[in-house]
Amino acid sequence: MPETLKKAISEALARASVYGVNVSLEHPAELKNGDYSSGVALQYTKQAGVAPKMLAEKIVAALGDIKGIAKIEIAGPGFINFYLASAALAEAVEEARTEDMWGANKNLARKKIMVEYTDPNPFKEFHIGHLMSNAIGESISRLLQFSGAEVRRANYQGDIGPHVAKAIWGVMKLGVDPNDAAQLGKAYATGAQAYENDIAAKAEVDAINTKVYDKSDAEINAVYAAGRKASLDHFEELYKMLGTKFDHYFFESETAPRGLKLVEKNPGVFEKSDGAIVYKGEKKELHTRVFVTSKGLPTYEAKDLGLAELKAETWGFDTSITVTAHEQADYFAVVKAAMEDVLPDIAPKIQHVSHGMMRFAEGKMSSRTGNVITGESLLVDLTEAAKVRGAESRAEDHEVLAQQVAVAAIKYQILKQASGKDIIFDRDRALSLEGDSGPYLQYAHARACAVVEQANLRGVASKVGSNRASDDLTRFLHRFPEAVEYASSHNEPHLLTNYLLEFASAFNSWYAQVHILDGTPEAAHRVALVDAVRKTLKNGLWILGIPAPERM
RNA sequence: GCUCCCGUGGUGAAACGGAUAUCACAUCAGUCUUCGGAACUGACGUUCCAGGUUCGAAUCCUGGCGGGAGCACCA
Repeated sequence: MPETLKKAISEALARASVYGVNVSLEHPAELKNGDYSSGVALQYTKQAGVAPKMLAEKIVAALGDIKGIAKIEIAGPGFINFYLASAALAEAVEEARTEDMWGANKNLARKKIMVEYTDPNPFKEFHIGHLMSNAIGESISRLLQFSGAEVRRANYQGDIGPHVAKAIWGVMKLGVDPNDAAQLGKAYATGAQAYENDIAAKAEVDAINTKVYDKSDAEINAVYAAGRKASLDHFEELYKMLGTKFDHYFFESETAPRGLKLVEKNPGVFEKSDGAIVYKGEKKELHTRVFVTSKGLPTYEAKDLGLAELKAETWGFDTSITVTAHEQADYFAVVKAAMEDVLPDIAPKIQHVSHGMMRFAEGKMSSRTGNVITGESLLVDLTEAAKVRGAESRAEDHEVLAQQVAVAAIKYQILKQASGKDIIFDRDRALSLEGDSGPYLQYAHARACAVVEQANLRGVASKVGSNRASDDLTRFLHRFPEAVEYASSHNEPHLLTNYLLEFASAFNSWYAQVHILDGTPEAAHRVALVDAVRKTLKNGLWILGIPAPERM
């Protein structure tokens, strides 16, 4: 429909002697202003040489009748508003009910896209930044899939480097069990603190770091292997809870030697400086960064070059998107500049999506147990809160439901705002299960499921009434595929989140006003609409990576 | 100091240069629940400042003010 309208408007403008226009067409913010609206009469008033309203009238006269459009109106300063015919809206309801991929498009058909996200570090806590990267990366992956792309999910984990040495030092000092993931975080904290305050400890940690790279010490190798496995196994449980399944795992222990080689092979690109090997970003209006330390070890920068090469060898992608925190944006620009010189074939395919940081409202930095909030403690706290709330629910398994609600609550907080902005984390707000929240969307979905189930039990037929489908809820539903397309083209899940909240709200309002199963012939049409709402919420929640339980 | 990002009701956010700036939380006032109240209805209340571009600016440009991030061997 949007393309048909644009073409018709463009032809109508040509009759008013305005050529080669880029026709703007949008959904008006308010439904009373139509299903589609165009501001061309305002934009091209100069070229046409007539006042906006006059031009709008000329255009409307030239448009004539358009199939599927019931009414065309000129409103405000000269907007042309289009109202869809009931039959056209009924088609959307029918499609929503019958198509599994309702809302999908083919804009990225045959494109291969790798999305790298989450990226936690073994031996360290799974913190809130990882939760953010996971929520955003997973949702972007699903948006791309709904646009027809072939997507592979990648996770890049720092299993080598100074943080690992600090944790190993801590394990050996405290004598804790490296097989216990919960102990490793403590060991890391101990090591990191000693590294700052104790010169002897710093030297020991540095020595361990070198030995982890060259694998020369049997005891260190053993602690390393045990800790690495314990961490990774533990992360796997979290991914499962969050609904992510990775296709590829990359490790810094693999990318380090590759990165080192790439730097050594390109002496013309990099320079020696104070014993280190650096890339002078200034030649591309960036800054200088160290790629290989004076001890001969590759930094994160060199490893990222190795990662790009390894990814490209693993799968021939068209685009590789990395989701990381905003604080790494400048860093990433330098790495990409170096990559253009070292790996010119791969560099143009590498994209970076940066998200804001999680910041804390004052005095609310502690979890229920009094420790610093991690991604994991947040999930645990929210699950507890949801258990209290869901104790009387209709769900078959309260434990599972509590976890699904918790995941919805936290992911929603992250995905409801533009990803470039910081999130002010307020624990009370995140714990809230009402209003502008993930559970609100889940509830609307569960409610729609219940109505459809009731209709089946009572033997009420479900049939789309093509002549009475012009209510606001149906018109909102009709916008779903375009909301998906819009969010996908911007790599911005929050654009879809906003749509879903408004849509769920419209459904709840409608539900409060209308008696659906009232025994009249109208009921069949209403059941069909509820079924379409159910599917829209289900698909929308899936794209956000939020579970959609049928009962709660 | 230099570079980048951001300033929208009391709070957290939305608005692809367009219509009366939208939504939620909080506050206040209601619905008393036959199909699910994790819900619904109403009230209150907002674009940092000064210029500029435009028929039209929260949005684009310039200059302030305020906040955040980055800037050499960490990731």
